[in-house]
Amino acid sequence: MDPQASLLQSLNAEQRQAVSAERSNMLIVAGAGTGKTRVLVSRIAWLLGVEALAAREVLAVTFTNKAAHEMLERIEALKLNTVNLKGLWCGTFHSICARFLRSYAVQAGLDPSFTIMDSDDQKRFIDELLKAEEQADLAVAAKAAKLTPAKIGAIIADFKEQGLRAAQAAAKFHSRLTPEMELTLELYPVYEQECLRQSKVDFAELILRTVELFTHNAELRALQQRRFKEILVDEFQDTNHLQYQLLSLLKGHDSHIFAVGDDDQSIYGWRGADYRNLNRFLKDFAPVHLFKLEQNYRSTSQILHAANLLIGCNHERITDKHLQSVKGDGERISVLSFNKVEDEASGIAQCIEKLIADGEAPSSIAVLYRNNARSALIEQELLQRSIPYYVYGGQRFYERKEVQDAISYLRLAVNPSDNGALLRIINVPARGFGPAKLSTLRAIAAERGISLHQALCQVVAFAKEHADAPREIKLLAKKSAGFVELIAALNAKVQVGAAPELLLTMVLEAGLLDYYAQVDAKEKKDSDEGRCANLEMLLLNAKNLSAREERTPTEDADGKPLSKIVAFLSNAALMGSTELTASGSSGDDFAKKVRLYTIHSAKGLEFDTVFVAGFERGLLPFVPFQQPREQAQQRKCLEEERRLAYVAITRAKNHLYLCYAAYAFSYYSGWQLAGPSPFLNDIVRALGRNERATLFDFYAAADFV
DNA sequence: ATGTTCCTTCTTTTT
DNA sequence: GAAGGAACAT
Repeated sequence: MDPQASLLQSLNAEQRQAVSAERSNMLIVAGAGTGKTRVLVSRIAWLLGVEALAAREVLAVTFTNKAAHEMLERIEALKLNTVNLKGLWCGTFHSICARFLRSYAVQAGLDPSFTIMDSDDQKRFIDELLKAEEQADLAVAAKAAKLTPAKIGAIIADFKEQGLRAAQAAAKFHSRLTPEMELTLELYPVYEQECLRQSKVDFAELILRTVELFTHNAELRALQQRRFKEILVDEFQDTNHLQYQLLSLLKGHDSHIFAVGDDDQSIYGWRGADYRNLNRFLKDFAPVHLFKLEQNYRSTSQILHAANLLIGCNHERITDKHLQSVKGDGERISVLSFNKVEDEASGIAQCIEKLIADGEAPSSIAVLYRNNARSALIEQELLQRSIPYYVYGGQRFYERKEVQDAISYLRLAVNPSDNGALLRIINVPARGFGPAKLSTLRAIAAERGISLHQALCQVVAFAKEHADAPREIKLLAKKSAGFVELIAALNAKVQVGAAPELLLTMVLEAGLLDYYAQVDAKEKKDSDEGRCANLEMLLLNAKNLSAREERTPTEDADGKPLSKIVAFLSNAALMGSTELTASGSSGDDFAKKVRLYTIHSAKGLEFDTVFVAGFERGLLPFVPFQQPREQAQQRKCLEEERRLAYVAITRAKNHLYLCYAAYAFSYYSGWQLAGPSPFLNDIVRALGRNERATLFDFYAAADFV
């Protein structure tokens, strides 16, 4: 069969049109479960196979690493044997921008070995800034205003995502600055300056700096515009202004954007995402060919009907869709009411136990919840019944202390001016380098205007040459000599392009593993659960990534391969997820595990059976405590929460359970009356009277278990 | 320099 | 109720 026909044969008419459309700007409005990813993947295959584009002329942007991985895997699985996939760029906005900035660091005004800060690093970084003497007043004021480093970081990220540097933010908001913004603005310039000094880049900066680079550097902009003939964007409704701007910059005269999205699934408004970008796109990039996918392959008609009724209550929808299920009615939706949240957890676990006993595959069962806290009780109940489970994003693997420590060594080796990395590990394992020595070191660094690492090196060198050095200096040198040597040895390996697993091994053997073995012993963790196990996992992960790089090396924008260690560190910072590259999720255990996800992180996934835990008043929609909002904003939030509920419901293929507790407990306000989510009422109200009994089965806990 | 105990502070979602 | 911080003891 010719490639053209084989690509199209498994698609329906509307999908086929989108995949085989002639090249132009396109917007695919793809409702939940309509085969959005399939269309994206097939379109890429079409571009490569039929339109004969080279892989390097295609750019695919996704919203999560998970989605990027899946897309690459599915393209590979199509076995386009005539096509070489090397050079195809597929990744998140952040990872793609990181690549641009590595290639054009100099033009972007960055150190090419910059390190990427995740939100946690950013928090520490700000904390550190506030400790400096010059910032003492600000630190006091911030504390008085209950403005934490985390909040400052969030506000800065907010500014950056609106494309605003410190001066611009001050100018734009001058009349409507909240006290928090005002304080943040005082620190923002210092923050920017210190990031540059330490060669650190936060998440938002990755995108902002790339946008600035291509805005001001016409030559580089033209180069990219010529390179990427087709730019495909997944989850377009989740783009923010800055990302939209980036796309505008990357699109050239002869290239096109293929955007896929669904305004009804926009759930990242709180992060600056604006689904109205769908409309903007239609205007700004006209002429745009509009396609709609309305055949839902995923859910039974009952489930889809409920979802449609719910989303129908939103007034600010911008596309009208009529999703139709290709499946039959299926079972009714079960609404499970429990007395307390604990009962809900055990009820869900019992129900899952029964399903598995009846032969359902554990991996086709998912429990979804609004906030991570809700997973703890359910985990406990599953554990009690020895039902294996997999929590996505509980404690993120790369955020674990021991993992971050190990990575900090590598970061320091690559970028010695990374003070945050140094502070993290200077005394891990314990070297007798406590707060007192640290403040001496800080003073030396500040006085000479150098990084902490440089200061440390100078101290060690000085003590070596001057036997009569002050006692304080000698002591400092003595305690840190080993550390300085280790970093130097690592750095030497980095220079010759050593593999990350080699560097990690050096770090572990230099004492980190022993140290954490002791910690494990003290915490009485068995070898399976402990921190050492995580470090081994990290090592394994590094090996896997290396092997992968061997097969398909990551290239920078000029087509030069990226150093493995840099690729590894970028990956570590950008992969907030527990998804341990491919390895952690592809083991055969994985197939036997029930899935636990927040609703946000379950977007794009589907499961045979879905339990929505906490489909509850106060939680969904989430009612923030004590935060008066303007009415317009409040409605906006409500509609986003409704979309969130819609996303949760539309994850289910065949069986849907909506669960709630009558009472919720918080240590803050005690027992609170909860009860069913108003969204349940939305659906019920919208139903015809004779439909009510056919769509739902209502169970009180007692009947049910 | 490290270990202990008491105190305060918390609520959402993530690259 | 847990986690992180500050004050205090070893």
